[in-house]
Amino acid sequence: MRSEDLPVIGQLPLFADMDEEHFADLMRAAYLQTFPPQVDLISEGDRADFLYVVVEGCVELYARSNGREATMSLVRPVSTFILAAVLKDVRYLMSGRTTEKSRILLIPSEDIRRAFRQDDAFARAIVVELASRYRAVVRDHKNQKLRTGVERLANRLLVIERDQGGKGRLTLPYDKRTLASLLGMTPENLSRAFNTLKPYGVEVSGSEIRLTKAGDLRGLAKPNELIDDDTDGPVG
Amino acid sequence: MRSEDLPVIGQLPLFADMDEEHFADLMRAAYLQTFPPQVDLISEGDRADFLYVVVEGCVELYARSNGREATMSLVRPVSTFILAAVLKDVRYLMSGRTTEKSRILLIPSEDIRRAFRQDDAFARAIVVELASRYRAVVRDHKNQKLRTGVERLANRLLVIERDQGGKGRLTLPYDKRTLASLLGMTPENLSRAFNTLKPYGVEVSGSEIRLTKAGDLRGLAKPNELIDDDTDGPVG
DNA sequence: CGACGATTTGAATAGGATCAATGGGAGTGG
DNA sequence: CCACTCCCATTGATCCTATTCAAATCGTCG
Repeated sequence: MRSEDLPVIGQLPLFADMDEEHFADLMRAAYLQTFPPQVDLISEGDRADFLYVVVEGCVELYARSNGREATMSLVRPVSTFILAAVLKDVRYLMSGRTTEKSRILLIPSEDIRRAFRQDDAFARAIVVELASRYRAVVRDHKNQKLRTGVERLANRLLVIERDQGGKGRLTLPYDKRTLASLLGMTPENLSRAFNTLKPYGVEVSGSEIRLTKAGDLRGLAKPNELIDDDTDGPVG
Repeated sequence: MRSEDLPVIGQLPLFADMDEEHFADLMRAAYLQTFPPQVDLISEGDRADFLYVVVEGCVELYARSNGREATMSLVRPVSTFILAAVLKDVRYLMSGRTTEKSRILLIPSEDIRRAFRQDDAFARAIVVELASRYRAVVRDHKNQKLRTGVERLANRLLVIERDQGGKGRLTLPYDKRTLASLLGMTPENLSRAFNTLKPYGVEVSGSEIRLTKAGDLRGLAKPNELIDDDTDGPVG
């Protein structure tokens, strides 16, 4: 673990209030590694040996059953994954792989659990992190069950555009294959969804997209802050 | 709050290790109420005023967007719901209503948050509860995305049969309308799914069901402990 | 240039949803 | 005890969304 990364990690809400000694213990036991794209990090059914933190890059969580496979979510910096399995000391429910070159922090689960027992501030920070993950999954679930593929794409485009400055154009932060699985559809379907959105002013060239009729698009998308807004800010 | 209920509540894992004084404070502020079926308890978007505990009966969590509505999960005794929103002091992401006559404990969220700050054992118990809820949602999500409606029904029947003693017969613990939404399908579709399962030895009469070819049914269902098994028991 | 992977397009199919209508069982009132 | 009613469950027909399989196209990189 390179020492220059320590401050970044230590500022994460999950660790920020920890006793320094306990944090140092955790970091001594941890590994920070860089992985190429498409590397399998964990596999569902394995026991939870490590807690993972995505420091840079992107990890896709997915699951299999029968012959089928489904993307569950994409994890972007800075965020943990499979925290629940680590705390309960049970098997992973999901598999995870990098979608791009990524820097990942691995912390042995036994150390996490010890810190959880010893450090009250850490235990409380874990609650906040878990609650956030939980709500993110619920949002995903709502997005998936209450919207069609076209609507999911429209809303996603609006969110990305807003994040990139609201200038009516945006650059997709992942390839279309990954975007498709994030949206819970096949690449073919994504392609068709883009065509469907053309009359709503969505102009695609590669990963550059312009939204020339944001109003129309918003009319179709019907954004909903209880699905799209990740902020969980104070009640307004 | 009737005193005879106190011991039951106090034995819940969530409260069992709390300081007695803190627990007493919580219970003084709480209400235990009985609701008829189909009563709306919470509505998505409302701020989280109470933590709810289903003591008896059943609560359906659902969500709306556009004109659509989707059941997110059914909560059965004894379990909390919307704990994450209460802890983060943000708006509910889901609405909830009773599906049958139910006894529900309501605890003001501010009291929950105070106990969370003051009582370390409670804070840790909350982590376990949250982690369990989280994994339950992930399981639901997998069930939904990796299986067809017929497969979901087949697996559910096998689980219920096992819970009721594995004697090749079972009694549905809810009406078919509720079962349908639990399985993420319409009542019409559930009806057809039962027909599809007839060749696999599923004999339905009302809410009494016999499984005469459990092997065949299991072959179709392909049960998966990472989806169907709620135990989260020790690894191994 | 040539090859390879990613994306797009097309055609056929499956899984569900929706709308409409019918059947059936439990409870109510006569 | 029987008719009536209401609600749930079932059945049928049709529509829509999305998946699958196949093939063409595009783009990039060696």
